[in-house]
Amino acid sequence: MSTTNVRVRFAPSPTGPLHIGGVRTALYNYLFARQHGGQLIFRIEDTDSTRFVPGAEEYILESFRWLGIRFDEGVGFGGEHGPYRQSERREIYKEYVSRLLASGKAYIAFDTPEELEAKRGQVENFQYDAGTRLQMRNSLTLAKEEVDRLIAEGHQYVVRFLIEPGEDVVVDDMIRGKVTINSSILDDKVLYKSADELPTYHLANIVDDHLMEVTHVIRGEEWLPSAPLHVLLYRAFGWADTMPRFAHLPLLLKPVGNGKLSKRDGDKLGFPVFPLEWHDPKSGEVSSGYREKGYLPQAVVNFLALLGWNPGNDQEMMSLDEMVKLFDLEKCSKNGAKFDYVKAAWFNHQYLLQQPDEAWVPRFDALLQQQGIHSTPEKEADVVRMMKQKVVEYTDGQGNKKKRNISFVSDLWPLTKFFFVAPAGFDREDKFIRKNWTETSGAEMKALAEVLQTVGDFSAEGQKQVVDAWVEQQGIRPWNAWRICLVGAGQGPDMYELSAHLGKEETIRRMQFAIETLG
RNA sequence: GGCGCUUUCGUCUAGCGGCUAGGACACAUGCCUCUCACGCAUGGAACACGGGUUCGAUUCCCGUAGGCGCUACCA
Repeated sequence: MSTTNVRVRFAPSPTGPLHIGGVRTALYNYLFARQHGGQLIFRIEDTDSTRFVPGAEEYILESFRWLGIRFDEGVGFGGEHGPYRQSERREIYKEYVSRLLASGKAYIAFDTPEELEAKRGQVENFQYDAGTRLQMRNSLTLAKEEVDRLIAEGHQYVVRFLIEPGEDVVVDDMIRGKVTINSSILDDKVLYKSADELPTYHLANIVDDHLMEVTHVIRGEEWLPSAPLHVLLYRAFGWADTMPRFAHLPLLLKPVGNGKLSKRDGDKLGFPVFPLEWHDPKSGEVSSGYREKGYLPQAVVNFLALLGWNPGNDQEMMSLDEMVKLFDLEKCSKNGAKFDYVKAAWFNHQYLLQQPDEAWVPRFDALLQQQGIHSTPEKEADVVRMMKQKVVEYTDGQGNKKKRNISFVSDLWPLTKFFFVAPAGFDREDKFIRKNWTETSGAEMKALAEVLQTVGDFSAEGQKQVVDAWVEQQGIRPWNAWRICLVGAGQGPDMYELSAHLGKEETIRRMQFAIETLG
C-alpha cells in the first residue's frame, strides 16, 4: 500500500514574505494530498545563503495557520524524513554529489564567476555545455593532479551536471501532457557550490523529493523549462522508476498590463499580494496583507482555488473540505490567470455575510475603537443587529438569502457612522440634500419634532403609531428631510429604527441643529 | 535571440466534432422603495488569424500572430 501513498510538498525559499501565487500552489498541493489521503510536506529551501531573510520562515508558517492549510510533516511539524530545512542537509547532498562525480555524470569546474562573465561577453549566447565545456577550466580538461591540487589549495569550485546532447527528453505533465525538450539546449547546470557547501535548487530538489518519497510535484509553470533537467537527474541517480509525476500550474498574472503578478502591482492598485502584512527587516518597508485588510481566510482560499481550476460546474462558493472532494488536476487550466482583485472582494463579501452576529461584534468594536468611539456593548450589539437587519442580512419574499452590500467590516464605518456621530454640518451641494430639503422642510421638521416630543413609547413601533397617523393627517412625506437631520446624507436604515436607537433627546437635538443650519 | 507553454465575453471560466456558445465578477437599464444599498428582471459583451482533416469545426492537426515563462554559482 505504501507504493500508492500520495506524498506532495510545498517548498518555499525563505527570502521574504509568501507570495499569493505560492499560496495557491500550496493550496493545490494540500487539496491533492487530502483528496488522496496522502501527506503534505513543508520543506524549507534555503540553499542560497545570501538571500536568507530572517523571519520569513515564521511568516510563511503563520500564513498557513491563518489560511487553514495544514501540513503533515516538515519544518515545525516533525516527521520521519527530516531534517526538512535544506541548510541542515549538507552531508546528505555531499554524499549524492560524490556519487554523481564517481559515476562520471557530473564534473568539477573551477571557472570563477568573473571568468564566466567575461566568456559571456566574448561569445554570443555562451552556454556551458557539450560544445564549450572542453574549453573551460574543469575536471574534464585538467589533469587529475591539478584538480586535486586546486581543491587542496582551497580554490572554490562548483559541480556541474554533464548533459549528453541530442536526446529528446519527455516530461509527462499531468496538466499539459507530454512536453519534449532536446537535451542539447540544456546547459551543464551547477549542482553544488563549494563556497557555502550547499547544492543548488536542482540537486537539492531531486535528492529531497526522492528521499522524502514524494510522489507528485505540483509547482508553478516557471519550473517547466527545467523539468527535463530534473528528469535527467532522476535517471543519473538511477531513480527513474520512482520519479514523481509532475504538474505545472499556470501563473498568476497582473490584473492590468503584461507580466506576472508582482509586489509592485499590489502597491499600485491597492490590493495585497501577501497573505499577511509583512515588515521588511532590512528596509523597514511594510507590505499589506489580506488578513490585515479584513479578508476572511476562507474567502482568500476560495478565490485562489478558482484561479486556474474549477470544479467543472457553476459552483463557486466552496469550503476547503468541499474543494478537497472536487479538486482535480485535470481540470486545471493551462493558461495564466489575471489576478482579479475585484472578485476577491466579492468572495469576501459572500463569506463575511455568512458569519454569525457574534463574529461581527468584536470586529465592529475594533472599528469603533479606531474611530475613537467607546460605545457600550449594548449599543454595539444594537447597531450590529440593526445593520444586519437593514443593510447586511436581507431575505426576499421567498425566504431566499440575498447578496448584501459590504465586502469588508471596515466598509461598515461609513454606513454606520451616523449612529455614533451627529452630522457636523450639511453639504448644500449634495444631490440628496438639494432635492429633499425644501423651503417647507424647516417648518415640517419643527412640527415633527414637536410631535415626537409627545411620543411616550419611543421604540420604532411606538413612534410609528403616532407619527404615521400625523403624517397621514398632514399629507406630507417628511422622511427624507428627517433623514437629512439625523444622518446628514441619503443613507441608513428605516427612520423609526434609527431614531429609536438614537433616543428622543438625541433625535430632537439633531433635528434642531439641522433646522438652525439649513433653515 | 533560443527553447518551451499558452490563446472562448473587459476579467475568471464551462465546452472535451453537431449548442440560440453556458455561468460568475464587473458594467448598463428597469422594478421595488422614506434614502443608500440589497434583491429581482432585462441587456450589451467572446471562440486571435490562415490553412488543412471531416458530411460537419470553438473543439483535432499544421502554420502565423499575440501573451507568458525559462535562458544565474536564485528559487
